[in-house]
Amino acid sequence: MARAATTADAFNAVAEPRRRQILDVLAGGERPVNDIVAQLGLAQPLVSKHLRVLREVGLVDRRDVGRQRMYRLDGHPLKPIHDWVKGYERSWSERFDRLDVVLKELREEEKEDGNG
Amino acid sequence: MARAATTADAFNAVAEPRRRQILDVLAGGERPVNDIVAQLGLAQPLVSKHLRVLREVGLVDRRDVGRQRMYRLDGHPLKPIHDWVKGYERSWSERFDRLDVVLKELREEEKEDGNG
DNA sequence: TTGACATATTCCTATATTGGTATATGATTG
DNA sequence: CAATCATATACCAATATAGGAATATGTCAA
Repeated sequence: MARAATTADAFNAVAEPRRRQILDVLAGGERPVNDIVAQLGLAQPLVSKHLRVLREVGLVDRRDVGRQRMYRLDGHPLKPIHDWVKGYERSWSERFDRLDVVLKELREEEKEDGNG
Repeated sequence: MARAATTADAFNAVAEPRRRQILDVLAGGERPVNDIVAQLGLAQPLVSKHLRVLREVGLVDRRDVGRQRMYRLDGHPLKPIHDWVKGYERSWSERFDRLDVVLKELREEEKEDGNG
């Protein structure tokens, strides 16, 4: 078997840095393809291909305006990524590290209360 | 060019669902390879290969204990994913939708104060 | 209708992948 | 040392990718 398709889900679609850049541009509002091409300095067919992937996973919507194609962000497919990764926050956050310490202290206080 | 290597960064490493499952298991604490094999029901070589990828991006650490290899989670490489995706929270969160409404109302109140 | 503009698609190459099977490496036990 | 357990690696197949170049499609303007 090969690697999962880039269009399999948002995890795979977003693993490509250029596609994240495109979403970052669209976060500023609806944009035609050529705006993205200009902002990222990529070849136009490349941008169109990346947009196709993003569209297939539902991360962007399209709207025709004259001969332009306006793309706009839809972040909903990112939620599963957020939800999954959020569960690991404690493993890098100092805030959570400190929380652990606090919790440990609380547990130890409880123990002392019970025993002494 | 082909797709970026799975070992290129955490984004790519974590795009594979099995690797996320492995991390989920390790979130419960340090585990030897065979525990993961048993929990996920995958072939052992497959698990070893996935662990190698996770180790190359720094998502797991290793420790030898007799003939066992204990793997433990290190979530730090997940932080860039969290940071990036967090910027899009407003695009799916109802909470943020409501916040927008509130902010808009506030702006309008301000306007009225200024004009009236 | 012709030309120009905006975007999408096709064809190509090089590459790396996942999963399977078989085997290698390394540690422990008897 | 031999057998066994735990894990890693090598090899194979099928597959899909990103990017480049050329071209197709579709829309507007004169």
